[in-house]
Amino acid sequence: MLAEISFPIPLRRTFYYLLPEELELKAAPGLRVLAPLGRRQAAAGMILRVLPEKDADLTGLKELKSVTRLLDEEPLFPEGAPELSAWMSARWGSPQGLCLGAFYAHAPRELPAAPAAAEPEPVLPVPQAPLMPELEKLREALSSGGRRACLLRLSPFERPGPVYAELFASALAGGSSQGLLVVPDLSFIPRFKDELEPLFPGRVGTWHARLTPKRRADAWAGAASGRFRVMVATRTGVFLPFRGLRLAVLDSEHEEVYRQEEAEPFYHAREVLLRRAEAAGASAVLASPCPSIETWGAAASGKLERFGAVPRARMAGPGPDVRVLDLARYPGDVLARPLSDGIFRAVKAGGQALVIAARKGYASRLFCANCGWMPRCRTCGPGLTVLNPAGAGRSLLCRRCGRKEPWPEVCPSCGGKVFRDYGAGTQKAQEAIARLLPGAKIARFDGDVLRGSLKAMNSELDSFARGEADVLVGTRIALRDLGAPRLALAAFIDADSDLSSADFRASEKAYRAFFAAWRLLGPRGELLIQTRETGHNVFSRLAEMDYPSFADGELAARRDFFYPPFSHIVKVRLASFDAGAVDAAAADLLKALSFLGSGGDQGEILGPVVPQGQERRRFHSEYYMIKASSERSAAACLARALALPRRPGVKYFIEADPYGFQ
DNA sequence: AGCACGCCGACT
DNA sequence: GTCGGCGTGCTC
Repeated sequence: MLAEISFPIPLRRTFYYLLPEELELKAAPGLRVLAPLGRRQAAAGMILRVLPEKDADLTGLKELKSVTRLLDEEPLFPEGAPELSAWMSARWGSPQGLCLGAFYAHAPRELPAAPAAAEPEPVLPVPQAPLMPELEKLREALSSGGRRACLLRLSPFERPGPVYAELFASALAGGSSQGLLVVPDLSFIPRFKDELEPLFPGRVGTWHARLTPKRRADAWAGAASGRFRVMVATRTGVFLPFRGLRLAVLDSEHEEVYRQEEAEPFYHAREVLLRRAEAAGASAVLASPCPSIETWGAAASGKLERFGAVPRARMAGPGPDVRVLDLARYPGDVLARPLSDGIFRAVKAGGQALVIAARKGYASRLFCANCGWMPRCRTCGPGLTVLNPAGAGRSLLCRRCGRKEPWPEVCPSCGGKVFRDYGAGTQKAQEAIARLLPGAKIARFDGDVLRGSLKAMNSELDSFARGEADVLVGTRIALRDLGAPRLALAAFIDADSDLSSADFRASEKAYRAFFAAWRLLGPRGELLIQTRETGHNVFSRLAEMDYPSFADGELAARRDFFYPPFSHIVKVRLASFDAGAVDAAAADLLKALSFLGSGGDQGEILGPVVPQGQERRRFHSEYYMIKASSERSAAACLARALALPRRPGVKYFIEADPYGFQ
């Protein structure tokens, strides 16, 4: 007998190995094995299937090696890692081995031979908290035994933690079943853990990428053995092993951090969670006060049951004053006059202000004040982020590739020595506010703080939550329930960089951000938005702050323009110094996709799109957007694009369901 | 991804 | 004369 084995290496292929007689009966799909691979004498892989020799295509094979030994007796993932990884691979295009690797990368090589004996169940307190009637219905649905897939639209004024605690308590009551709560980033974990802890004393585990090796091993093993009843985790938690998963909850399901597109394997934690819950026979709950339009659409079409809709009247109550400031009337200032006045007044009156910039860092672009020349990254092209413009270490940074460039002392184009920047980041905003309010305490929360030391991050957040800081400057990730005791004003410094982008999700994201700020302010206070696009449709609907009707409108627009969830997108970008080679590669692509539009495979291809400002550059880059009518057609397009014979000198960037647009 | 082979620069 | 840089090629 042979075993077809997948290894966690970036190769789109599997390998056949001979099964020694003593392993023939034990070998089964989903079990890990040790086998020689290339020059490695023992690589860990996973069996995808066991098959007789006659069923395998062994043409051109020089040597058939043997499996050394099995690493598991039982599959780590009873719901079937081979099937889940095959689906992931087809859906987002990463090699199946890497998708499988996401599941068992953290597994210890040797698992305890016999699973640890189940510990006695603590008696769960009977849930007592009164829930809104809609939530009560969801709780009943989850405890009724069947598998459900739901959208939970949380009331904007309800704290999610206690709600999730009730759902887990009901769904996991009695047996030894397990739950998973996935949150956007690690700063959310402690609070949710504290809220679940009373219901499952000592049996709430946490999981995120920055656990120390020992804690990581403990958390992984605790999930696998059932010692932890609930795991609170960041997005990689969707790959944790469970012995009896019963309920998986995705908090803030609209968050884009759930999309992994920087490194392989590519995936979207929301979709993996849904698929995995389905395979495991577990219920899934996607929760958000303002769900993604994809999820909203899934609920509208009946793929998800919808719970927790808040009557519109409840939403239309008194809210903060909303003012849209036309930046065209206040050129050159980071803070337009009405905004700086507002912040000044709010803080002088003892209130706190939350200021949202479009990006982290100092500024997004630097240009020569005389001729407009702009430094660019030598490898990537687009403008460079400004770092420490006043300090000794002033320099420029490419956000895409991380390359640092020196500060230009003299403009190479006109010889000018004066440079200006635009696109205010958090640091520049912080500086402007410090000038406005000398002596005020200003905290900062953005991606850099989140990725920096945990201690520093917590001190920034705490200082605002305790009321010590007067102002918090951040990116959109600061739009969360920070517990600001005296919040009187929220402001967006530059709403345009979102609205003017080519991203079809732009207005959804902008509206959600305004909504989040409005929600944080509560019934009083001021919401100020600086923009040059005062005519944009998100502003016309801002006054009502009615997310359901906004989402219905967006969904209708997505239908009209054939965007997700009504289509599935595959983006193919071709880049080369040789324009002819790009043309040839594009012709290959269009030929490979000519099946679209015939039979059941409907779709359309947009492009070539040449990103703005690149028309005359030496390096040619263009992309095609393929919109397919079904997930199946999209997967076929993706597979054909990936299988394209590669032309020398041309770089291919192939993405399914991209979130990043330029 | 590993891991080894291979062919050019600064060291004992 | 060797150690070692990382380019390139292969993995049942």
